[in-house]
Amino acid sequence: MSEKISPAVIRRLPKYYRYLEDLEGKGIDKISSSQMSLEMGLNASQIRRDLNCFGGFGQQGYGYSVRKLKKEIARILGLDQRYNVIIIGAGRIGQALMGYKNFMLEGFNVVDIFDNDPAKVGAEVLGREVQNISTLASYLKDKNIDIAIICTPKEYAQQSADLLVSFGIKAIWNFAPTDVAVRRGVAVENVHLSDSLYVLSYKLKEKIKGAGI
Amino acid sequence: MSEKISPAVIRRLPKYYRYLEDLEGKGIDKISSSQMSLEMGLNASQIRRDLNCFGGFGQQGYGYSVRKLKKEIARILGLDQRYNVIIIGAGRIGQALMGYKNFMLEGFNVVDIFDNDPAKVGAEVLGREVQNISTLASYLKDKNIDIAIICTPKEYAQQSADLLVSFGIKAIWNFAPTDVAVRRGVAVENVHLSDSLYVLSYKLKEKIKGAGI
DNA sequence: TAGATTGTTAATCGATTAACAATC
DNA sequence: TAGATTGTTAATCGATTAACAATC
Repeated sequence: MSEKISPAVIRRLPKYYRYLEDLEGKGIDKISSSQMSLEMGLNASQIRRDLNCFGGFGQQGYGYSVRKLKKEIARILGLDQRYNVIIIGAGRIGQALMGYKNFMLEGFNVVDIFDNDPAKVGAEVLGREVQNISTLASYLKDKNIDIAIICTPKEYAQQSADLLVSFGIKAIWNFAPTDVAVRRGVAVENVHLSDSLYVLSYKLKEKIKGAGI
Repeated sequence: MSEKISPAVIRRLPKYYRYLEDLEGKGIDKISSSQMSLEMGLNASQIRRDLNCFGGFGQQGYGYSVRKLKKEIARILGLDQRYNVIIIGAGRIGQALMGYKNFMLEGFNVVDIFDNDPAKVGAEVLGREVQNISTLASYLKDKNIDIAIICTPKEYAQQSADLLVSFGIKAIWNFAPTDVAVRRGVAVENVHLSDSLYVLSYKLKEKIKGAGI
């Protein structure tokens, strides 16, 4: 349905979702945009506008039902489904993500981890045997995998992506410190850790400079 | 300097930096905004505008010197310095970051890792003994630490941040799946992994929907 | 000089915020 | 009903893109 939601709004949805989860955890079942504004540090107008992108489920004079709102956002983000996930690259990051319980809880089920390094293939990572990347084609034919996480060194990132896409993967979560190009119709989301660290470094410099004045 | 650089520009700088590193690796020493535009998928006007924020070091009729440009961006991001880093939380993510070689290479030197879990304190992580969080105050008085990485469960994130800030830490890289509040004068950069995964989930849904039409 | 490419101004686009009428 | 709060339109702000004059 509907009006084409802007990327800026989409990026805020997880934040709303986290906040609503917290409220639910505290047993709060009603919330107003002004209260959200206070606690989340967003403008109340913006919040109302954001939440209205998917058809108003607030109630004038009352506010929003926490339960309803959270459920709705989950639906929009696709969190009402379960996803099977594989990890490409059994290095530190790959292994850490393999064991990241939160994802499991949220419906992202990491089923297998792959590597091309003979030293790693066959080893156990959290009770799962590292698979040989060369078996990926037949593996993906058999199993129903929704999302692949690329945790390879940057040199292998693009070829991993190409491989995955050629075998029908439609969503890539890329942790390699480089961008990967894919054809339209494939979703990519980058987590460029060092980019984020660089921005922190910049901010730190600015803070220090600011303090000096 | 200067004119107050916009956040949107800052977020693009690491991407320029990565691209210029690649060029340098290939031995290319001259680049034009139109070529960058082609290869990076950004608008050429935007690139020229971005790079001009810090005082033009392009050359009309010629382009930009890769070496000079990269060096300049590094300086702006603060990558011409070295930083001492500690990690709070010796779980999977903390341990993975501890071993992330790239950071070291870029001047971010992870010196110690802390935890509050007696089962973890004293254990070895990559040749470093996990420190007790209760020793943090005296530790920070002795050592010169620039950046702290929060890798705790979300319940501990805010109190960790409070602790760090009260002991003088000026930059926090937050991996906990929650926002932390700090006073002005402290830089925070969030890596909300699940937020990113949720956005991927959304994009995937959109792609599938798009394909259906 | 002629050709190329930057630096910069002006135009466009999109996102945020303010204001208020609709309505529970 | 009166008070509160949403939904929505209008105003503002910021970011992107186009265009072109400056200049190497």
